[in-house]
Amino acid sequence: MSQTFYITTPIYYANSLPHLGHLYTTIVADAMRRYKRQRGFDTYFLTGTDEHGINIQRAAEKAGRTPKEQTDYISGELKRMFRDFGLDTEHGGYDVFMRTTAPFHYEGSQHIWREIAKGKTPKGNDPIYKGFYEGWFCAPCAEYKSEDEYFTPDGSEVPFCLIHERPLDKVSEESYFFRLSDFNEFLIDKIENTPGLVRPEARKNEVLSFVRRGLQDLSISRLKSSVSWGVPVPGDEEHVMYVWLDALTNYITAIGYGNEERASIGFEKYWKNVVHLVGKDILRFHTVYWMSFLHAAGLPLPSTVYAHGMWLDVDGRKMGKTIGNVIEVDVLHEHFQVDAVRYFVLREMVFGQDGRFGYENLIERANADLASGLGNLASRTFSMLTKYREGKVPAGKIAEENYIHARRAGLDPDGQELVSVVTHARDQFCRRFDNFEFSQGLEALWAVIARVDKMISDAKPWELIKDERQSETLNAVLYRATETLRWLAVMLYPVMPDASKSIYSQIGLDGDVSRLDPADLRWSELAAETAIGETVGVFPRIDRSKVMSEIQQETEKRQEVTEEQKPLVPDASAAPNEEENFISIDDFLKVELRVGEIKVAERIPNADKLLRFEIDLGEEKPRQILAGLAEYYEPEKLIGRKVVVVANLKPRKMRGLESQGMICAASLEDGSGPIPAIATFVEDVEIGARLK
RNA sequence: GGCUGGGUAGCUCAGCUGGUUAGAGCGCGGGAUUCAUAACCCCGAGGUCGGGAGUUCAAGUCUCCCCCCCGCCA
Repeated sequence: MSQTFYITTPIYYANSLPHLGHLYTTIVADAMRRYKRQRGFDTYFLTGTDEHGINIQRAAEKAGRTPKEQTDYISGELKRMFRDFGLDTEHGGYDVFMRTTAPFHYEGSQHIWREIAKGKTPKGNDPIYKGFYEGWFCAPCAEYKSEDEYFTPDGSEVPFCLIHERPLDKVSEESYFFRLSDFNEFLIDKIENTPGLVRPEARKNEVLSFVRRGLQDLSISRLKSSVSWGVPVPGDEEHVMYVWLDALTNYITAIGYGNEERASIGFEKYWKNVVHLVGKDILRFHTVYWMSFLHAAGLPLPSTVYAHGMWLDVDGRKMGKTIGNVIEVDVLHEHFQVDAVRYFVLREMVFGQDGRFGYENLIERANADLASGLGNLASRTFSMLTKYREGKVPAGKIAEENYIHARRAGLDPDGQELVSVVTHARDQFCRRFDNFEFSQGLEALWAVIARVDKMISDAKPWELIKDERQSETLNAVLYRATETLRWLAVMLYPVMPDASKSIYSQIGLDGDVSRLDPADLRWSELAAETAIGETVGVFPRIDRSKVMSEIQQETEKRQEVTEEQKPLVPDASAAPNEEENFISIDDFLKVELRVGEIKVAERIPNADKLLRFEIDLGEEKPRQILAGLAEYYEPEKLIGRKVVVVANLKPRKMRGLESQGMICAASLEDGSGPIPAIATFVEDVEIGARLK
């Protein structure tokens, strides 16, 4: 029986639309799994959505949907993106798109809960116990507030609700706890002594130092009365499981743990060798929590949790809608080949570190490495085969009596040099990929391309063709180039499935590259007399200025659209460049900031994000101001609130209504895009007062 | 403030256990060439390898101190 390989992406939280981060992790997982499948592993590849928890519930409410509708919508959008990029099952991508709202997942999650409850911690205690969860509660909101939802005014012991600006109540509610504090020694021992368990090394150190500082028990349930959207705790219908416990468990319920429906996938089989790919922001959940849960339930740990880096913009800044430097997946899909995007992300980011992503960089790489590199090599090779050898691959061996001619043409007569270069590159490539070093693996292959290009330039086939005695030399050059392309097509399949298949069939071969093991490649297995297929350019050159200006235009259009919907916040990128980051006091005074009181706040029909305000600035009549806050604030709750308004902003129309100013808000980042927090005052302030 | 990981050509980075003139890709300048997707090939940067001290016959490569950047934590 062949070895198994199970790879997972995180299941993406269904409160925000798909973005580059989702795409990236899934591409990496997809490439890895295609590689392993070629290598003969019995593979399984999971991705999906995490659909429970208070944030989903809220996102749904704000969008005027039921939680189920919300999660259907988001998972639908993700699937659409994955289909666009050939990552779905039909294109050889994921085997399961997991959704935590699936009934079998409820069954499996409840099963692991019971299993955990049955056992003992490493220190011999009960892993689950009942206690009290304490949190800050806002009665008007009827919600517990997390740290980013309250502030503590000077001189106050108690935090205040950001929305209502009133003190929060400390409320405790019954909750089940997981005795995480008993697991630190276990975790340290495992993580330290299991090579490759947490990668890369730097992240492993972070986790270890976190665990060494001591762990607190973890609340793993919430009363149904406060969070209803989740998996019920078995045996206690009043409680719902903590979203992370249920979410992490998806990795095993999907392959049949604790449920019948998926049992045939094979939990026993696939759980033996698992790689969890995660963003560095959720590493802790996948190491500290998940490994403890698994151990408590008597289950083995995954083989590897690999935390990759984030994509930054060209200048190394985080991407955010506020700065407007987001790489849009739809733009990528519209303007670039899927294979080019896959190649770029795998080549450009040293896996585990942060990487930089710009459309221009993508174009550069695609043109330099793909069009001028691989594509051109294929093109010139096929063209010569057609012109010089009637479209048939010639035999590659040179008879010894002709060695002299080959040498004269600058070609290594027996070709062993090239064979060893190519073979060595193959070994290197496999070693790198086995080790998640995609970037270096690809580099090794591009050295081969350069090598063959040089062989062609040195031997000059266009001169050899004129000399009868050089017939075999020419044959050898063409054969070697074509044979190298065959190897490259096989090796590059995990990275660029379409281009690989195309090159493979252009050589005239009809095998299934997706099942050819690069380790099995043998030089000269390409048969002479193979008739090449129809020649097509694999990587058309990208017209940089044309594509860039198209993207530019679309981005502007997009921004105009979102500007209406977006909270009106100062644009951090508006500062022209680093040199001129300072403005003078006069510049600042040009901006007229005033205190205003919200008199009217209401939704605008058919606008998802826009709210209409009437704000009293102490002028004769209140101003009408529009702001994209509908997704984050209930209009009713904003009435009476004092806010900061840019009073001398040029009025503009949105949705047919004139906006006569702008409400200032902080732009907070939660990984899914900016979240606004309206600027407010702790002291009592007079309406119309100017801010200086 | 504590702990990681870094600071090498204009840019992005390789440089394993210390050892001849410190490398690659991109960009840029020049040359050559025509099979090829203005492609491919050749030549060109004389870079105090963050700063300082030390160990050594010999140090980007080891030790110590300092400066700066990223990350995790507080």
